[in-house]
Amino acid sequence: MAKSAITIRFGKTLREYREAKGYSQEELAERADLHRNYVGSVERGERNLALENIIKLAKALSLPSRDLFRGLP
Amino acid sequence: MAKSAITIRFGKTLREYREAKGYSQEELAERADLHRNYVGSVERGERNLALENIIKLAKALSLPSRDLFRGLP
DNA sequence: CTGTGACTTCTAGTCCGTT
DNA sequence: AAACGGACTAGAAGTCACA
Repeated sequence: MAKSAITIRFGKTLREYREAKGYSQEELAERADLHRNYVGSVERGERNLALENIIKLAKALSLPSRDLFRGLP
Repeated sequence: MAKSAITIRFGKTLREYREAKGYSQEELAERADLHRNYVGSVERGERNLALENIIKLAKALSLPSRDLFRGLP
């Protein structure tokens, strides 16, 4: 578990956008071609996820990836 | 070597910002507390780097991390 | 539908050296 | 100063059963 202020902040932002779009974790995971549990653990700030998956998630939410960095240094 | 359109685009942006600040790869690496060779391979688009290191690099360049996502989906 | 612990596989990331 | 190779260790990726 790689929790940190940064992964937690990122996870919260991701969750906000997902809920704003009305997706379940499962739906988002499917759209991003990632595993349901993986998306869940990202939202909980437990994963220090890498660039490609950040882009996948942004695409799945129809967002520019920059938007997921709101609130981060 | 994990080259992809995304890692290449990210690497180019990073290089542009680094050069604009007048840092060498070595200086940037030191400021970001990362290895010199690692920063080089990121700039060449060979690394699918993770969130924490994206933030470290942004901080080292005195940039908001969002700026490193210019040109990415 | 989501959270959690545990697990295996794969790669991120470090460090030596040379070009 | 930067690119590149080999070898290594830490940690990300991805999946499962069950709560």
